[in-house]
Amino acid sequence: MAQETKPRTILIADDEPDILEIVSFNLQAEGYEVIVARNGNEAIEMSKIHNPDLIILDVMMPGKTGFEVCKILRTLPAFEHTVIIFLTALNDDSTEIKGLETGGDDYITKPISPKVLTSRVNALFRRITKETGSVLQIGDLKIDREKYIVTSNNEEITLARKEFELLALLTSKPSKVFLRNEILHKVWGTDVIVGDRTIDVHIRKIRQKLGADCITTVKGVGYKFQM
Amino acid sequence: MAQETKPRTILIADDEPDILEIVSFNLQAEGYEVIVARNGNEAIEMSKIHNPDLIILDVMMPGKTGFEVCKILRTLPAFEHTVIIFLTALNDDSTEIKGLETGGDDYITKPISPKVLTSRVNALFRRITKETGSVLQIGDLKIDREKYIVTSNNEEITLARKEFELLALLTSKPSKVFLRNEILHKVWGTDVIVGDRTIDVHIRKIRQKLGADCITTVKGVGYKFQM
DNA sequence: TCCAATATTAAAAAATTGTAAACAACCCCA
DNA sequence: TGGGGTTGTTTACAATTTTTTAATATTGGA
Repeated sequence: MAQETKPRTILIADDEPDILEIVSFNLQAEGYEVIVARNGNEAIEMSKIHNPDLIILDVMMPGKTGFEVCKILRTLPAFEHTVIIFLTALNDDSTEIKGLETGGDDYITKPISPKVLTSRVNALFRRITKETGSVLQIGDLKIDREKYIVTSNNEEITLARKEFELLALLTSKPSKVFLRNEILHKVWGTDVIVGDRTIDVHIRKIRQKLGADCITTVKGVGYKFQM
Repeated sequence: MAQETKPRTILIADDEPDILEIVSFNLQAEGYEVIVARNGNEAIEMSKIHNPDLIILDVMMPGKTGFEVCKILRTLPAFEHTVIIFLTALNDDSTEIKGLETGGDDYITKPISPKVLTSRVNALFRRITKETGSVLQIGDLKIDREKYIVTSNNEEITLARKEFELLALLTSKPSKVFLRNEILHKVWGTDVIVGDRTIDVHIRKIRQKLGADCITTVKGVGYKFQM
């Protein structure tokens, strides 16, 4: 898993201890923080306490079924957007459809392969991050590609398009030296022809706006970004 | 499916005509616009032309496999966020894991139930539009997509269709910058060709009606909505 | 030290957007 | 059927910003 600020928290609810154990083990190995519940009511309780990013619900559980838990959680604003995966031995289409329509994001039938479950969890998180929009953060600098905003110490810095693209490229791999050629290709495109000094001028503008020492010149090679 | 500005477009690529037909039929019945491709290369081609919201790829196809198509598409910025579902007769874990890790959002094994596929498609769309209902509220602005009504401070504002659709698009992800191209595709459609100033004129009208500072221009890129 | 590579600067060139006005297409209604 | 209004689009131009060029100064390493 890509290393972020906080590990994602996953709640898994199932009444079979074996499943709980093997799934927790695999998800933890993947870097997630795992919380377990043994029945429907406990699942709701633990969700409220721990506010997990993803919930895996066995459908057949004592107390409340996974579907019921899902329905209840979805009425609460805090869990309106939480990812929910159903887990079940019931392998028939109509149940699966019901699960997905109840508000589930995925429906996996037992016997489960822990690796597959993990992959599906990863895929769902990948999707969420894409929707949320990823902000690149380096030191006190934030670069939001989707909103086209750069902030330094929470102060917004206005960059023109080429400036933004250039900065986004350099910051995409901090400390990496980008060759002038590489920069030309990725920011200007392969077909555009501009003079050599053009890059310098843009670098200069970024330095003016962000402070001079964030971009280092590597003479004869290119530029790199460093905080 | 709730009737919004434009129906969602789905591309399905498979070399078996039967599958193409049955899946298209069911997805169309659900209100989606469906485009078909018969092999990997055609899938890429059609994707570039039609810019679908979701792509269903058979894994085993002549020309390029679904995995290869996915990999290629994911390198293009336009398809970085597009939802991709794999469809395959290969029912083994390692292939499924590979599919999900290649950048797929879901992996469904044949024989498929059209209803299940539809449910999974719906579930994925539900996930990517985290909109709570047909009424969107941002600040003191309310946008009712079903009734085509916009109110600001409880005063109704009359917008023409295109104006409304444009505003609905921009407000669907507040602060996100929508590229001019993206706006053209989603509001005017892929086949319509209109001049460059058309968007500006509509933006201007919305600004006149809502107040000038709700839509920000990002020069060289596009527009974004902000309260 | 010398020289090629880079920095700086100002000004020219290019690109992008805002605006007003005009026009065609459409709809509604008497 | 024929106004009167609305809507969507285009055109032309002004205003503005961005990007590039070109000319000159400065730098850092062989």
